[in-house]
Amino acid sequence: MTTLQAIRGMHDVMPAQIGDWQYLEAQLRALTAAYGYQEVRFPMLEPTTLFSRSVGENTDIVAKEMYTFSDRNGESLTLRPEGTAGCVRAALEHGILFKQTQRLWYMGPMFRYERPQKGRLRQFHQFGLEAFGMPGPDIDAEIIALTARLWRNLGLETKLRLEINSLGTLDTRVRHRKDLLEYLNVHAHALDEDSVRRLATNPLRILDSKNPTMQALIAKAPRLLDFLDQESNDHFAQLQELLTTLGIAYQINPHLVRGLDYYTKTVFEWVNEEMGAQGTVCAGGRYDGLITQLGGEATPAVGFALGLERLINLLHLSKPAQQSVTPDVYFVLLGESAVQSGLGLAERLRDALPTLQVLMNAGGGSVKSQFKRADKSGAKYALVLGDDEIRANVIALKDLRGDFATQLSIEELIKFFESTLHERRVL
RNA sequence: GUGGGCGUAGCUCAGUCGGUAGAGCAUUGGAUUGUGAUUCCAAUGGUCGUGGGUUCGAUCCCCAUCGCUCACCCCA
Repeated sequence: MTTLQAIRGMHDVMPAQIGDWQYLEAQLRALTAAYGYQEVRFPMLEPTTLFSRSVGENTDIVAKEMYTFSDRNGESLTLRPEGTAGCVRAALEHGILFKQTQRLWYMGPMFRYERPQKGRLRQFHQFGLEAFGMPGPDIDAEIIALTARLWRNLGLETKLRLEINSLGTLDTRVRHRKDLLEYLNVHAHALDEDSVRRLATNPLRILDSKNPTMQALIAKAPRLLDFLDQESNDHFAQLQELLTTLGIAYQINPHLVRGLDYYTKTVFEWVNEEMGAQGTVCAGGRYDGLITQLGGEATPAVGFALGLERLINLLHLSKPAQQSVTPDVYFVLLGESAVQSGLGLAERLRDALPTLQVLMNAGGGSVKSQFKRADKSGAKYALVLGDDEIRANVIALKDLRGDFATQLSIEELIKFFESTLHERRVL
C-alpha cells in the first residue's frame, strides 16, 4: 500500500461527524460550569516515569500499551495513556493543591497501543474531571450526580447502569490479596488458562471472570468488601446513603476493579449493554494515595474519565448524527464581472450581519452546477448575481426550501436577512 | 499478543465455475444559451489492497504481507 493513511487505530473526524463532537463538547462545558469546575490543559507528552509511577508498573497500560520513545536527548517520553497523572503533575507543579480544594476538568486525546476494535482505539478522546482536597463521600456523590445529570441532558438516562464498589485502603488490598491467593492456590486445579495467568499479574481480576465454569469457585472466594477497614466501610455506606437521597440508582458490584493501581475506596462505572465488548462509557474513583506517590503533600482526590467516542457511539444507538453547521445563504455568481463585484457584496453582508453565514461560490461552474452546490450546502437561500442584476443594481434572492423569489438592492437584502435572522433567534 | 470475517470506481456493492470488470449514488456536461432538490441522455473515473507462487493466462486458486473489522485480553 503506497498511499498515505492514518496510523492504525487513529481516526479522523470529518465534517459529517464534527457536529456530534461540537454538541458533546458544548454539553460538557455547560455541565462543568454548572458545578464550578475549571478547565486545565496539560501536555500530551510526559516523562515515562510519571505514568509508570502513578498508573502502576504491572498494569497492562504501562506494561504493554504505552507509546514510549526516546527524544533527542535520550530521555524516555510517553504519549499520555490517561489524564489523571498529567493533571496531578500539573496541579502539583503549579502549587494549587497545597491546603486547598480544586475542581478541575480536561478534555483531549489519549494514546494506548492496543488492538483496535469497536469502542477501542489507539488514539481516543477522554473527558476527565478531578476533585482535590476533599476526603469525604460528599464529593464522590457530587461527581456521580454530575455524570448522572450529563446522561439526563443527553437523553441517555435509561441507557446506562451505575455500578459501585469500594477498594478500601492499600492495606485492605494487601490483606485481601494474601487470603485470595491462598484460596486460589488451594483450588489451582480448577482455574482456567486466563486465571492462571492472572494469578501472577492481577488476582483480583479472576473474580471478574466471564467463564461459567469458574463461577462456583468465585462465589466462595474471599470478598474484598469483607476486608474493608472501619473508615472505608463508613465512607462506602455514606456514599450509598447520599446516592439514595439523590435518587440515583446503583448496583454494588463487588468484583468491580479498576485497571489502574492508584484507586482507593470508591470506584464506579457507568455501563451500557448494547455496545459490544467495550460497554464502559465512564469510570473513575477515589485515589487518596496518588499525590504523595508523586511527591506532593497527602491530598485526597477523586475523579473519573469518560470516553468520548464511546459516548458518541451510544448517542447513535438512539439518535442520528448531529448536523454540522449549514450556511444561511449560498451566493451564485455568473460571469467574470459577477465574481468581481460578488466578493465585495458578500463582504458587505458579513459586515452588516456578523452572524449571517454566507457561502460564496468559488471556482466557477454553470448555473446548474452552482445551484446544485447551493442545494447541497443546505443553505436556505440562494443569492444570484449576474450581468442582469449588475445592470439593475440588484441581487436576486431565491428561497431554496420554498417558492419565494425576488430581487433586492444590497440595502434591502441586509434588512431582509436582519428580520429572518431575528426570527431564527426567537425560534 | 491470540483467533474469526472482509479488502473490486470518491461512496455502497455486484461479478468473473481462471480469459485483465459492471450497477447505483456522487461529480461534470447536455435536454431547458441564467435557476437546484423529481425526470431523461452522455462523459469522467479501476495498476480488482500489496508482493510472490501455480498457470499459456490470475481480480478469481495457493502462500505471505499490510489494512479494516469483530471477539479474546484489557480498558474510556
